[in-house]
Amino acid sequence: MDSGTGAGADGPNYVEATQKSLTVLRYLKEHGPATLSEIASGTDSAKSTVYRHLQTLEEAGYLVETDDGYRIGQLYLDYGIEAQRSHPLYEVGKPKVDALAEKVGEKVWLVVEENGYAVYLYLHSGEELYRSFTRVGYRGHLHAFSAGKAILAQMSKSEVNAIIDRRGLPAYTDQTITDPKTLFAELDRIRQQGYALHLNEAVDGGNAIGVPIQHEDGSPAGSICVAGPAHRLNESYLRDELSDLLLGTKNEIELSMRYEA
Amino acid sequence: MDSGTGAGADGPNYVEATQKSLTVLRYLKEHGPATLSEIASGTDSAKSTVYRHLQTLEEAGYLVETDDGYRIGQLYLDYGIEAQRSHPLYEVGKPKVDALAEKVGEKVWLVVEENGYAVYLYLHSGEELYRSFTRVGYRGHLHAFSAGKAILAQMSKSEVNAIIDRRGLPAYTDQTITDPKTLFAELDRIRQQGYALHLNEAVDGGNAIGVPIQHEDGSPAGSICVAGPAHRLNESYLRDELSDLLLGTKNEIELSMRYEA
DNA sequence: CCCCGTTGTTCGCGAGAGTGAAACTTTTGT
DNA sequence: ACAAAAGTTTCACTCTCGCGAACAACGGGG
Repeated sequence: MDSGTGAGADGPNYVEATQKSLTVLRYLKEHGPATLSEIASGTDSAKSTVYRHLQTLEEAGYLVETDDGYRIGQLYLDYGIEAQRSHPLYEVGKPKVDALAEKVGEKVWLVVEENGYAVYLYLHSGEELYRSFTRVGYRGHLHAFSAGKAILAQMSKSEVNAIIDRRGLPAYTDQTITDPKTLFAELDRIRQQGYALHLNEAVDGGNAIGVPIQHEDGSPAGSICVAGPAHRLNESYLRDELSDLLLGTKNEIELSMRYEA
Repeated sequence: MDSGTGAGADGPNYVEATQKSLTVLRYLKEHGPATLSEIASGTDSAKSTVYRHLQTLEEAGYLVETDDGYRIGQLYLDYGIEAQRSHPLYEVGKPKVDALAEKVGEKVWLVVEENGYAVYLYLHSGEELYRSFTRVGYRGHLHAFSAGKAILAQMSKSEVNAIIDRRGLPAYTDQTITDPKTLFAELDRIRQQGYALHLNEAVDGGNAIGVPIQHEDGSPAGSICVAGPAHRLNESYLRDELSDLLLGTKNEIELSMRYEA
């Protein structure tokens, strides 16, 4: 799912020992529980080296040793929920997202940009059961989903280019935009109509609509997004009905950001 | 809230650079957004040192630079939700906890032990609004709450002593057991009656009841816990009504663990 | 019951990475 | 426009980190 840069950037401005520890943690997150030997061969490091990293990380709570090897620790959940709750958009956006989800009865997402990725910060499920492949905390490329494109549309061309350089434009499905020129045209369209659509691009065949949330100066704060199965969220329903509701919620959130802070 | 060991254990088996990175991250989690200079003075390190750690951690997604300084990144949420969902008890315990919460209309928790702490893995809120100071991902000492005591009660004396040595017995309120002897007597009582009570010990003046969940071999897998305001969850209601319901759920979960794995 | 293959832990050494002080640059506030 | 503070880069020294090898602890099979 990642571009596969491996261990991370090097140079004199990075701490390699830390990078090695984080590589171990990422290996465990992606592969599930693993033994010392597995991790050592999976990360191309000496057993003794991995051993010391594991000791350090366990002592700090970042991982746990169980019957079937080492696993990611619930300390991440502690830090993660803290990060979620203390995000500037969360407190302001959550009640509005909840209200919108109750009204439309579909999944509504609150999405922000971080490290060049779209991060799904919060979800209200609404009534309908709809199994999306996304979940809270999910990180994906900005260009591949409506919520991310809504965020990109608020950025300057150079900012978008910086993100393309950093994260690339990988294809999630055969509908994904993988060409910068096409992407910029799409972002123009989004700016004009005020919302981003996502039709059959997702791996699960669902549709979605995303609307940007902006700071007072026009810089992107995030986006809200309604997602669901294509048969219920067809294009005309998205364009004619949902877009107005989302734009209303967008305005409410932007007002709250200004006067409740 | 922590015993305050600071940076972590040292010795030849630990990676100090990693510990320094994790110290920076913990500082940010506990103090909220902070600038380079603040972090440097707050962690007793040179600015240039902290600088390189921050670069490394940001590049890896563990933190983000914003207007008001560096903050914990939502990558923690990604890893944390993953850790939660993939925990052995989560998949099995969640549906049963949900069912119990619907029935009793109170908050029901799923709690596990990790690194010598009680970790609140999952919550179903039930109907009633009750603002507990706990939240998903919270880590606290095992001896200070009913859920944790229910877990301790399933451990051998030496295991309990090991945890006392590691984490101590700090007082959360004036009702907290801070003496090993008293604690072991309490654990005996819990083993006899099958559940742990928590009356007015918590900082928020709430009551709670915790019931252990055990593996087939008797070792502790975690516990379930109902918590709420003391006026609704008085002692006789906990003992006479809730305890049976909880013990029923406990059995369901233990059965699922055996035959659905 | 012992042997052997594997996994986990300890040891010792050399390279080079991490550290902090200080110089330098940029930003902020007045 | 200036001063003060924050952030970034440079540099030399030291000690950590990483590796390989040796050692110990299992565990399964003959």
